[in-house]
Amino acid sequence: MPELPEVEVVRRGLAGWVTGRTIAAAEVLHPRAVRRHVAGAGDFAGRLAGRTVAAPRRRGKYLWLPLAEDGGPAEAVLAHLGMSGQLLVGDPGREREKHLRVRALFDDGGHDLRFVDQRTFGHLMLTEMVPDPFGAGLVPAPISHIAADPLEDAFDEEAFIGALRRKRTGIKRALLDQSLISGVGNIYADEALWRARLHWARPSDSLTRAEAARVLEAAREVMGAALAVGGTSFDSLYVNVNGESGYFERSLEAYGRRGEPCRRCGTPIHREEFMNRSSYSCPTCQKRPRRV
DNA sequence: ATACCTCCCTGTGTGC
DNA sequence: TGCACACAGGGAGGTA
Repeated sequence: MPELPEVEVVRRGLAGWVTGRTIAAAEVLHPRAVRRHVAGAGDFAGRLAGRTVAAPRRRGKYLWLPLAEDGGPAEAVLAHLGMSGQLLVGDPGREREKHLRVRALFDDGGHDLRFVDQRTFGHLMLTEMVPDPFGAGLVPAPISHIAADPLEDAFDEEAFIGALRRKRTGIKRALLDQSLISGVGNIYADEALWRARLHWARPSDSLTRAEAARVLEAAREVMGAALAVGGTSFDSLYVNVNGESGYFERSLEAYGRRGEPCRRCGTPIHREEFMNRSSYSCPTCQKRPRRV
């Protein structure tokens, strides 16, 4: 499942293939893939034709391709991969993937760009850019409300720690709240909490400053480590732009390890249901708080 | 306002 | 063998 490291791997992969190239035509094969583009699939495809793509950018789990100025307002193609979205580049003549949703052809006749998405939680849209509330130039309007992610310069560590400790919720819910910190999903939330030795239900307003800083640092470290090896391909639905899996699954300490021994203390890892999904933790290293 | 719940999707794996 | 169902989960949108 693509979270920050996986999306960053895709961004880097795309950069070498699409930057500076001009889209000749775009084709929407499944309208759900552009459901958030309110003007519709025809408008989306039509307005992409003839536009030149600048270097891909990312914030949290969102990726966007800025489009070169065409006299109108600054625009970008915004992408969210959801659970199973893939952005792939390759020979335009190759076979169509079963879950191909959107395809862009370039005017040089070279590699095309495809959006493939089995579970259709991902989406693409063409959107205007607005000034970044965190001062990093322009960002796509629909994501101007999300926080910076912990791997970008615009991330304000002190502001995050303060907001986290003021919030009245559980630490994991806070880590997954994209308006507080972006880019962290279920896998890296569990991994960061394991590293910081904190239980997911720990009230965020009970965290000491040191604990809050510790879980943030853990999130940074684990996402950085995952990025360095191409991300986590837990269920093989995440691949880079060339269709290759990442290698971080073997380094996961908590996520998906139900019943397997904690590599710190040997206690079997617990799986609990939380927010209609799974939370994995070590019952010895990560003590459940008394009040929940 | 904040906190938290439901719903949208489809392929895979498991149990009967 | 085939069917039913649990499971994976980000974020929009709703309720209290």
